[in-house]
Parts: sequence; C-alpha cells; structure tokens
Amino acid sequence: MVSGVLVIEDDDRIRLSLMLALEDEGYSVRGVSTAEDGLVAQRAEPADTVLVDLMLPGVDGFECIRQLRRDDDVPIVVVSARDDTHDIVAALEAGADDYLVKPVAVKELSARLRALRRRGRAVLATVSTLVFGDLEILPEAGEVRVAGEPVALTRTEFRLLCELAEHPGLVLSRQQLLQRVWEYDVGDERLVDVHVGRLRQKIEDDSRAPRRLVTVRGMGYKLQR
Amino acid sequence: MVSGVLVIEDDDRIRLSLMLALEDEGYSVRGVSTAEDGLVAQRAEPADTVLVDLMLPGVDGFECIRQLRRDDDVPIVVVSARDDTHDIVAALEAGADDYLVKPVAVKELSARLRALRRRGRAVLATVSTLVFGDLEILPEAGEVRVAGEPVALTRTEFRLLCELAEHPGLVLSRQQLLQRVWEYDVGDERLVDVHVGRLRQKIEDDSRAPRRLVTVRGMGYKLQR
DNA sequence: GGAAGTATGACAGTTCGATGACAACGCATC
DNA sequence: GATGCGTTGTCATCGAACTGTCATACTTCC
Repeated sequence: MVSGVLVIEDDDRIRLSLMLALEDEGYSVRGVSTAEDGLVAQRAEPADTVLVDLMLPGVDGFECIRQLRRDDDVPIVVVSARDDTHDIVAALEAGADDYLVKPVAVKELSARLRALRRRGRAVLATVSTLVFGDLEILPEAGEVRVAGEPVALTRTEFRLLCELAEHPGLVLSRQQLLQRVWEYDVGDERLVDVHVGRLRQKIEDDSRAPRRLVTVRGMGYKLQR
Repeated sequence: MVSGVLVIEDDDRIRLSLMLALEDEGYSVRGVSTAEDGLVAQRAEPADTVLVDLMLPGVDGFECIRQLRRDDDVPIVVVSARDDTHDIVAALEAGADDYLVKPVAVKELSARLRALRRRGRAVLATVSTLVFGDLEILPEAGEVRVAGEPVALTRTEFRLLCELAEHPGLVLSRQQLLQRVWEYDVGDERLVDVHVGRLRQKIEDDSRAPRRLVTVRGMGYKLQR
C-alpha cells in the first residue's frame, strides 16, 4: 500500500463518501465500521494514516485511539460531529494528532493529511526511486528490484540501466550509450549488445521477448515507460 | 528555553491574551507583532513551536510560514480569524502543521500543541538511537548493540558505522568514507576495506555473508535499512 | 534467399574485494 | 624510560566476479 488510509466510521453514508473523496485525492483507502475491526485491520496491514470517528458502537473512539497508539506510531485524525472543546482535548490527549469537525471539507482533510505525513517523513532519508511498472531503480542505493525482489547487477549493467532510465521511452543509440556508460569515444558497438543481453537475463521475465528493455532495430535501445 | 512558544500576532489584545493563557498552561512564551520580527526572533533563539496569525502587516502569514519552514523544522500552528477552506489549505501547503480558527479555546490550543510536540519528539527519539533490525547504534552514548548485547568497537569502527548509519540504505563510496571518517583528501581506498572487514567481524553473525553492512561491488558499501 | 542487424554462449584477461600478517603508533601502567 | 596492550595503516595474496572479444546462431526486412 503506497499511501494508505484506514477509515473507521460507523455511518455507512459518511464512511463511503469519505472514502470516495480520499480516493479521488489519490489515496488508497480501506474502511471499517467498528473500532474492533479497525484495530484488527491496522494490525493485519498497517495503513499509514487512520481516520476515526468518536461515536462508535461498542469500543468507542477514544479507546480506539489509545489502542491504536499503543501498537503504533501511525498518525491518527479524528473526524467527529462533536465540536466541544472537552472532546477535542480528550481525543488529542488520548493520542490523536488532529481533530476535524463534521462536515469536513475534503480539501482541508487532504491538506491536513499531507501536513501530517510530511512531518512523519521528514526524518527518513529519502531515496529517490525510478519506477517502470514493477521495475524499481534506486540510484543512490545501488539497488534494482523486479516485482519487489532485489536483483544483483554489475556496475556496468547498473550504469547502463540508469542511463536508459534517465530517458524513459526514448531510444538511445549504441554510440550514445558507449559514450555515457563507458566514456569511450570509440569502441565496438557490439559491446553494448552484450551488456544489454546480460541485463535482460536479470530484469526480464523472458529475455527472448523483452518487455521493458526493448530493441529498436537500426536505432538502439530504450526502456519502456 | 525548555518549552518555548513564539507568538506572531499583530493585534495586541489577542497576542497578549494568547500569551497569558499559554503561560498559565506552563509554556514559556515570547510575542512579536510582525512577521519580520518573528523571523528574526526565531533565528536568534529558536522556540520549539510557533503560533502565527495569517493577517499580518507587511510580510503576511503565508510568506512567514514559508520562510520559517525554510530555516527550520519547527512545528507551526496558524491561528486565524479566517475560516474558509481555501485559506486553511493554503496555510497547510505553505508548511503549517495545524490551523485553528479564532476565537480559540485555550485548552484546545494547548492540547494541540502537546500533540504536535509529542509527534516531534517521537521523530527525534528515533533519530538519537539508530536501529537497523537488531543492530542499535546510540551515537551520543558511543554504544552499539547487536541483539541487545553491547559490542565493543574501536573509535574508527564506530565512526565508520555512524557515517554509514546516517545514510541508511545509501551506497557510500570509499572516497566518501575516507573523507568523512578519516578526513583524508587522498589515501588508499583499501584502508576502508580493512576496517569494514573488522567491523563485520563484530556486528555480523557471519562476516562471510554480511547482511547488514553490505558491499556494492564497484560502488562502495551501505548499511541495509 | 540473402544481407544487415541483433542475440548469445564461451573464454581468457583483468579488476575488485576479503583477509591474514606485520610493523608502527599511542597510551596507560609500573 | 621500559613494558605491554590495543589500535591503526600498509601490503601481499587468493579467489571470485566482471569485462571485452569473438564466433556462431538467430531475426527481420527486402
């Protein structure tokens, strides 16, 4: 889950409309209607933000917040119809990070979620990732993954792949690749073919029918977007 | 300043009442009436939370937020009379962490400040001890533990490990490590290999098959997240 | 079918990283 | 100052991994 939100809200109409609105904003969303289900869902597959109503049947919102907080450092946002200070303070003290009063403006909610995420992520050193379908390239980490699995590449293969990845969908000629990857001014263009072949063995499911690193006959190679 | 709040608000009555209320809650508070003064004050002696009004003479609140954010990761709370979604979203996007509409309930404000601080601390706490699986590094304490057991490292090994740990998952070249750990401009890169080897003897279960401190052939070394 | 372009397996030379040995150094102790 | 211990940097060596070349086989297009 890239950017997952869990919505815990017992009113079906509100829950669905929240979920739809958040999906429109680009979030991946799950919804449950009780605190119990929410806690189970969060343990099973942690979302990276939780939205919770205060008035829930059974275990109420406050207790739900405390339990979520006990397990986890996930940002918690309360969305409640109650607007009195006492509730707001109690929810925040229980461990919530933010509190919005219904009806909520989706744009505001979304902006507040972004603000929370930003704060959470600030510390983690960010590693840029180039993504081509299920092929991921992490240049600074010197790492390449296919379908989530790390693949060991040699330096030449890695540089070749990075070079192609920097120009997604564009054909690079053998000469261009030789110059940029090998820093040769001259050299045998066949060399590129050999390394492309080796690279394909590692990143293509079937190197006979390349789907990512494709040949453009007479021109060169390109990495498919 | 143990727990300092900076209030940037041009209306004297509001500023003073906010400051008094926060002092009652146990905060140490400073107040200024313009964005310019606020920026100067924050640079001179950083508060650990900033409260800012949006409607300020001269440099306005949005710009003030952006500039504060540029310098610093300090939590910023907007306190404004304007309650329309557009302003709220704009303030949050500019870098604010929270937005309250006047008149504010002091108890709520205080609870929100605590929530923000709590999150800030959670983040800081994870910085001061670096954790990589069952490898823990306590930079200030000069201590390293593997599976809870303290491990004795030499100074060079420790600095090398810290340097790698500060860039989790990123490949650092031998040159980079030489410069940062040894402060050499030149020097034999083999030196790094030798110390990595010694470090591995101490922190890896099987130094022949390193799982934490891994080699990226042709590029350098990295500490696995 | 033939030509041009591309793929690939094998091979030998080379590079690269891990490691053990060792001497030099710093530092505390006597 | 002499002694002993832990640490540090250098070096040589070994083995594994990588690289470029070439010959051969395969495609594609005319």
